[in-house]
Amino acid sequence: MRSTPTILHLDMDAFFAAVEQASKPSLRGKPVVVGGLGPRGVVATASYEARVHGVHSAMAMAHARRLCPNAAYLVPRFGLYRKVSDTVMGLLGELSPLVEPLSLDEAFVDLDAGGVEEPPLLVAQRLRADIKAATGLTASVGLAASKLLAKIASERAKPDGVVLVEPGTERALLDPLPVRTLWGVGPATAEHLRRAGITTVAEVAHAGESELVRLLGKAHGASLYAMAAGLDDRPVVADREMKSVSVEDTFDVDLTDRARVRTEVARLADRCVQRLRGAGRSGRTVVIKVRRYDFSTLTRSETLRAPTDDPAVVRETAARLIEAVDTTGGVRLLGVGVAGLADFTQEDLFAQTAQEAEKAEQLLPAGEAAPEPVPEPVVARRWTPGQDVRHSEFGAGWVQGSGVGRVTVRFEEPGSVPGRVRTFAVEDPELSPAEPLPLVS
DNA sequence: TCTGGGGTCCTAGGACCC
DNA sequence: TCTGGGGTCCTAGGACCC
Repeated sequence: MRSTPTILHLDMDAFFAAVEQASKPSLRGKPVVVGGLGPRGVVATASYEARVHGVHSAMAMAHARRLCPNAAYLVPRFGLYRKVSDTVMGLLGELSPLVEPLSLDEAFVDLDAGGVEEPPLLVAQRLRADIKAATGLTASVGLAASKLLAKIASERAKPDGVVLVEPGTERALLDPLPVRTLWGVGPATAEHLRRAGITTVAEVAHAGESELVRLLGKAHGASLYAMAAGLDDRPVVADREMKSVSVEDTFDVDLTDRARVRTEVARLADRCVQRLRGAGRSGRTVVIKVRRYDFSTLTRSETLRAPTDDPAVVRETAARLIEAVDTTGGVRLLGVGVAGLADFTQEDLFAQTAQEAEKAEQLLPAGEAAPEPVPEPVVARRWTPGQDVRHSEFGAGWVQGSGVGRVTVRFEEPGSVPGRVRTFAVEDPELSPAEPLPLVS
């Protein structure tokens, strides 16, 4: 472990909700909850104003509505979040070539690798100011000599702050923390440890490595002990390779019709391949996932002889796999993934072509064309809460709510004062979907 | 009105090979 | 025809993270 606090962990504050508040002036200072709005939705992010009422990530949306009925409930706009994230990651890239994103709103930076001469605290404060200027959003930063401590520090810095862990103070910081603070300790491991009488980081360190390995297994036990002992020299790794691609859907109502299950699997396979191809990758292992009515979940997989990015191959493999799964009682979720990713090389292409020819002979009567992509169902034009729109007379706004043939729009934009609300017929031709406006002009 | 969606890593057993 | 030992690949499941 290094002797200076040059690992930086950045965490945007309540990211999705903060982006929504930045783009919708009327929501600033108000509770905002972003997540799935269907009957089985969960909270992705709650603004601090909503957290006061007990709303938090991963909570059932229905529960959140009971706790905080007056919040604005919005559907995520990932395209916009990705744009803002790119801006933030770009600023991190100016500090060092070693930037390791963990998600859209979180990243590690190795300041040592950037040759930054200034004190880390100064760097962090300037970074936060730059992020604020470029995006209008606040971020919290942790600085420490290891990834674990830097992440703990940024958590303590929230919201809108910086915490630097002085070298030499690591033990005093770690010792009293609950085991759940440690990376890799979730509900199951915490319960396991609790039964062994271990609830704090100090107790983990005191238990010793062999005891932890006995309790939790080789890899988990050893890494947990190392972290608790303050031994964390994991490097900041930029450009991690993607290892799998998957898509899944939870249905508002459990699927009971076998034919419907088949068409959904085909649709998911197509979506998965689209993403795979978008990333310029191919893969050898096709995986399907089924969550049943009782939440029991299973996966089935098949490894092909060569990597593929052919929609027909993935669709047929997934179809074969789902045939072997009993779905009586109802299906809550279906998923299709491709793992064992490879870059597409010339060699792979030859192997794949041969395999496809073989498959095609097996599965298709001679002369029959390959199947068409499964079409997405035609959905009536529907307005979703939070969606950006433009009205030919009133300009830019966003959908506040919709129902019984009406849609309510608030007309405001990132730089404006809080706007007024107007209601239209759902089919009003003056109203059209629009692209999100930049948060900072 | 319980429990999303996209990932990573680890374990364990069986097949298969030497 | 008393049974070995190790390595790798594949499959399935589970814990965890954001």
